[in-house]
Formats: sequence, C-alpha cells, structure tokens
Amino acid sequence: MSKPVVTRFAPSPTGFLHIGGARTALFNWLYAKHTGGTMLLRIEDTDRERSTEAAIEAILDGLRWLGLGWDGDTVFQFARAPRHRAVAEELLAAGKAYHCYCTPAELEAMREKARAEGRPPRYDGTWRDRDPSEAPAGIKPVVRIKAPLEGETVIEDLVQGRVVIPNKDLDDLVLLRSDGTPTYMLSVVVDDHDMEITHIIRGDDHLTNAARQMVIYHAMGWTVPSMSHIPLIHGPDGAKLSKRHGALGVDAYRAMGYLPEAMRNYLVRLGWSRGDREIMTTEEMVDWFDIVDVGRSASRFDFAKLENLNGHYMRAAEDGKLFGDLLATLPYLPGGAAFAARLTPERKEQLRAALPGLKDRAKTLVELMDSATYLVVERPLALDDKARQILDADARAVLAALLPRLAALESWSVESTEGVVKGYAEETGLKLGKIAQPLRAALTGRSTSPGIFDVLVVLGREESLGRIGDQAAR
RNA sequence: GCUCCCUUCGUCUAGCGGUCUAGGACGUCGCCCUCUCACGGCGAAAACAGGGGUUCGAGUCCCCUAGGGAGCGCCA
Repeated sequence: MSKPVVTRFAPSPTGFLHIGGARTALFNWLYAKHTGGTMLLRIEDTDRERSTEAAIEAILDGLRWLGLGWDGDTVFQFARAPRHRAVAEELLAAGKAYHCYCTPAELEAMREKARAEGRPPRYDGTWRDRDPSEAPAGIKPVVRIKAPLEGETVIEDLVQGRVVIPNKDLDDLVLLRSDGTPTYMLSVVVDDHDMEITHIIRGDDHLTNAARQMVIYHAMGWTVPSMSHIPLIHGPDGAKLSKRHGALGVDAYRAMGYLPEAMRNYLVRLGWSRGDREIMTTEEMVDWFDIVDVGRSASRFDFAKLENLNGHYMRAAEDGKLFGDLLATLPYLPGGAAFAARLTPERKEQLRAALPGLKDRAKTLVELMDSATYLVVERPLALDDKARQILDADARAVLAALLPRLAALESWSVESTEGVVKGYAEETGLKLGKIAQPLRAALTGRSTSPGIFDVLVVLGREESLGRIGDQAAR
C-alpha cells in the first residue's frame, strides 16, 4: 500500500492568481481528489520586496472562487526560514556545502567571461575546495552546495517522461545568501520534504530547476517526490502569457461573467482530454483525470471557446442556482453595483421569472445582466438605435391598435396576450414579426429580447401597457 | 551561447504501427427552424512543420533541419 497522495499549490504572492497558476492549482486539486489524497497550499513569500498582503488575498480569493479548496493550514514559506537555514548548516557541517566569498561583481565577470568563451554561464567553483582560512576579511559569504561534477541527473517526470540533464551543466547553487536568508531552491526542497509532498505538479518552467533541486534532495538523503511539469499556457498570439498578453487574474474572469464550473471545464481541457468528451461535470473530471495523461505541449488561451462553454453552463444551470450566482457576482461586474441598486424586491422577482428566457441568450453573466436591463429601467424607456428604427410610423400605429385590445384582456398571460397578437395578425394579414418587433422595441427599448409574450408577462399588465402607450401613435 | 521541452485543421484536441480517403469541439461559411436574438438541426471549407531513415506498412518509432517555449541569479 503506497502512501496517500499529497500535492501542493505553491504560488508566490507577487501578483494576482493568473490563469496559468489557476490551471496548475486545478491539476493539483484534481489529482489529489482523484487519488483520495490531499492538496496543501503554500505561499512562497520569501521575496519580501515583492510579496504583498493584497496578492495573498487575491490568490486565496481566486482559489475559493474557482472552488479549489485546499487541506490543512496554509504554509507561509518565509516563516520557515530558520528551518531552511538549519538544513543549510547541516549540509555545511557534513561537508556537502561550503562558504563562497565571491562578490556579485566577481560573479558577474565570471558569467560574462564564460559567455564570451561560449560556455554556459555557471559558477566556476572557485571556493569549492579552497581552505576557509583563505577567506577574505570583511566579506559575508554565501553558502553553496557541492553539486556533482560528473554523471547526469535524471528526472522521472510523470508528464515529461525521463529527462536527463548532464551534471556538468548544474553548478553549485546558492543555499544561503550572504545575509543568511535561504534561497528559493533551498526553501522549496525543504518545505516539500517537510510537508511530505508526494507529488509535485507545477509549470514546466521549473523543469530544469528540478534537476538542481534534486542535488539538494540527494545531499540530504531525502526521497525525491514524484514530479510532473505541466506545459504553460500561452496567450492568443502564441507568445508567453504576460500581463501584455491577456494574463489576467482570475478575478478578471469573474468580472467578465464567467462561471467557475465553466472555467474549470475549460482549463482542464487545456493539455488534458478524455477522448472526444468536451463537457464534463467536476465529479467526472475528478474521476477521469490523471496527471500522466497530461500532454507536453503548450496551449493557447481561446476566449471564444471559454465563452461557448460558459454559455452552455449558463443554459444548463438550474434557475435558482444561476439566480444566486448572478446576485452574488453583481458586485464584481462592471455596472453591477448600479444594476443591483435598482433591483427592488419586486424587480428581483421579475428577474427571477425572466431568467429562463434570459439565460438561453447569454454567454456570460455580464450579458445576462445586460439583457435584464429592461426590467430595471424607468418609463419612458430610452430606445437604442435599432429599436428606434423599428418604431417607425407604421409600427407605432400597430402599437396604437394593439393597446386597447391588450388593455381589454381579462387575464394577463402568455396565452392571452399571444391570442390578441396573433388574432390581430390574422385580421390584418401582418406577419407576426411586424407586430412582435414593435412590441419588443417598446417594451425593452431594444431589438432583441426573450420571447415577446414572456416579456409581456414578466413586466405585468400595468407596466406593459404603459410602455406600449409611451410609444404608440396618438 | 549552452541545457531541456514542444510541433495533427485558425484554436483546444482524438490518435498510443495497419480499423486514418486523419475523428470531435470551438470558431468560420451555407441552409433549416423562427416574433428578434440566442439555442437547436443539417452541411461545407479547414491539419499530421520539412527532410531522411526503421518497417511488408508511420500521424504513430529513430535521426537531422526549421520554428516555438523554458531554464542557465545572493528572483520566485
């Protein structure tokens, strides 16, 4: 019986949680769920200059919004610095690490020389075997690990396969800076070990780092966790995802009105698939996902497909659930606060009633909100350009003729209003569109909306007659 | 420069030596449905980066070239 799987998501809080990070978190989460294991969260906040409280909050908020819950307490890497330092001391005592007194300027010169000579810019091991007594005075040394000079380091990666790196390309990396603080390389290894991570799933930008980190594992005699380096997501133009290339924080996707379940479904299909299956529930995802099935090539982010998927999830959503999502998301949507402010209890009811017709036509919550605008505006309605075009003299005459007939209705329902309109159409020989469009324009101020009889009913008799009257020819 | 990774329709992908005249999805373009817009239905155009091998047989295995990406810090 092998040990239960422990994965981890380890973002550095130097900015928001971007889409690539979100997918990495998703994969970690899915793999943990799939195997019945756990996913831990570690905030890599050792870069004191760039780490911010706001970024930490944004990351946690993003994960929660995506529904990717983590297990146990969040580990903050900076707080563990003493332990990282202790490991470095241990290595030092064991003769597996040493003090290096090179100055940054010397290192820079070293790298430049190497580059000029066409060699990889690596540390040349100046202090590796030098006697400590030769140490220059007044210089605070860094601690470097003694990396193997010969042979090769092999990464058995679940995604990348067997990756072999010649040891001659691995130099003696710094464990402790001259101020005594641990470097990232040291910290990750110690933390992953101490947290008993069994599976490291991270972006493939760490692939070559993995070889360096293995040097530390080996020096400490620790078991190297299973590694999976997943390909990065590129922007729509194929370039690396950066702030200029649509690398938005997940909060931006929420603000664009995407549903978390759609995000999960879209993201999981980037680099992973299950035959022809495009749409799947989160349960199915957990069931089917396996890290070894993740592909090795980078993929591009495609908003059109995300939007299509989101539309699917909106249509498929149960009305009450979607209604709740919309209300909860309103504060994050552009113009959402203003919309919410105009949402009286009565209009809320109308919105709820109009939802089935509205959700079929919207691809995002933003569109959904926008399409519901007609419910929260005051008479007389402002008309958009197309509505104005529809409401020509003929159209207004139609409305005038319709008004008394609708007003005379005893019951106000889809059936009764439809009866009036169709009856009028038959009498006059007008096509239904010639009547429905003017009605739509008058009732919503626009040229598109849900079925016109649904609009009539949701708006109610009084409001409907008022709006029609506003636009009818006198 | 060096090391490592990648390369099937515009995009995400299926394909794990013969069932590939290469399948699906999004997008695009037609047609149908229709009170508008969506949805839905039907159909179309659209890809194995190039070149060498291996093999009876290659999208599938190997090599080279080209293109893309990542890493090579006292950043993470």
